[in-house]
Amino acid sequence: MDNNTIFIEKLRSSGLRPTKQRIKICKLLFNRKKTFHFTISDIFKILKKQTYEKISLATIYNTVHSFKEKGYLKEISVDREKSYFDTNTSNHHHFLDVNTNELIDLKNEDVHNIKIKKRIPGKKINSIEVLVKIENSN
Amino acid sequence: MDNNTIFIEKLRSSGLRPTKQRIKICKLLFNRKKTFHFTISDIFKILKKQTYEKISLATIYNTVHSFKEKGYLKEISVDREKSYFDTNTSNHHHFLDVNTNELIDLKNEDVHNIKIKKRIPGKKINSIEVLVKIENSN
DNA sequence: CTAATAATTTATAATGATTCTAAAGTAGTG
DNA sequence: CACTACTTTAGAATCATTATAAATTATTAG
Ligand SMILES: [Mn+2]
Ligand SMILES: [Mn+2]
Ligand SMILES: [Zn+2]
Ligand SMILES: [Zn+2]
Repeated sequence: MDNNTIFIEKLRSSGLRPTKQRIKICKLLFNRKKTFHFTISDIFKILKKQTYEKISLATIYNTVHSFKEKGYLKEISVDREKSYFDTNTSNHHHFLDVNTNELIDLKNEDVHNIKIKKRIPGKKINSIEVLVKIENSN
Repeated sequence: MDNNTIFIEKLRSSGLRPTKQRIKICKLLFNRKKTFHFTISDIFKILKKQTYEKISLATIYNTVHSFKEKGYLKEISVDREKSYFDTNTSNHHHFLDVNTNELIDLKNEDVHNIKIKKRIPGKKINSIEVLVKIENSN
């Protein structure tokens, strides 16, 4: 209820009309304490279960992409066959569980002291991303 | 000439028949001093220029994938829309030049001391990959 | 060497994720 | 309410990759 107002404001202030589809997607993505890592198909499936009214796949693509453009989501490339989006838009690192294909955030404090010694002339460093692949340990 | 013999041996010892297509692709990929980072479409274009006899796209897919399975190539996921392969199959890090989309190897010495403090119970670390995005610095 | 067999290559079709299209619906404005 | 611009939608188009199945080639046995 009150959340809706916040999302409506957020959308309006980004130049996006607060449609019911966008608000529903906002709730799904941003009403969370923890970072949410998801694929388009995750969202589609979740929304299909909460049947009220179906949101078309095209709208989910459109919405997720416009949220990304507005800076509310970040796209993560860890696997060719899955495009992940991330509600944590800061520069941060990840565990990737290769058994479950799940992404887990690493806080910056969790990753010690990355120093890149090499430099390429005429180029500057834009970002540093660490991906730690993990698997069942038994 | 002599290289051919080496590739023929390598292929045979992996249970792959040394066809002329595979040998030609071996030469293109592995007759190099430096690591080669490439896409399927790079290979297809290069081979098309060296016209002798055309190699079909399906064969390039088949060959690159079997070389990957045999451990002669590694696939790198840095960008959804491009699948890179890497002739350096060791665990190593990369610069990604966002202006040219080029991958550049970082030696392990080039990346200082990565320590991951967090652990996930029941999981062990499989690999750690650092991707350093760089761009023109003017 | 030749014939038989199994692997490989190839053109082409199928697939599937994403993007495009254009018509119908909706939100904002006055 | 009436107008306009934006949005949603179903379905089509696209494009990289994978599958298919017929023709070719490499290997093996004789
Ligand atoms: Mn994969
Ligand atoms: Mn990209
Ligand atoms: Zn994250
Ligand atoms: Zn490399």
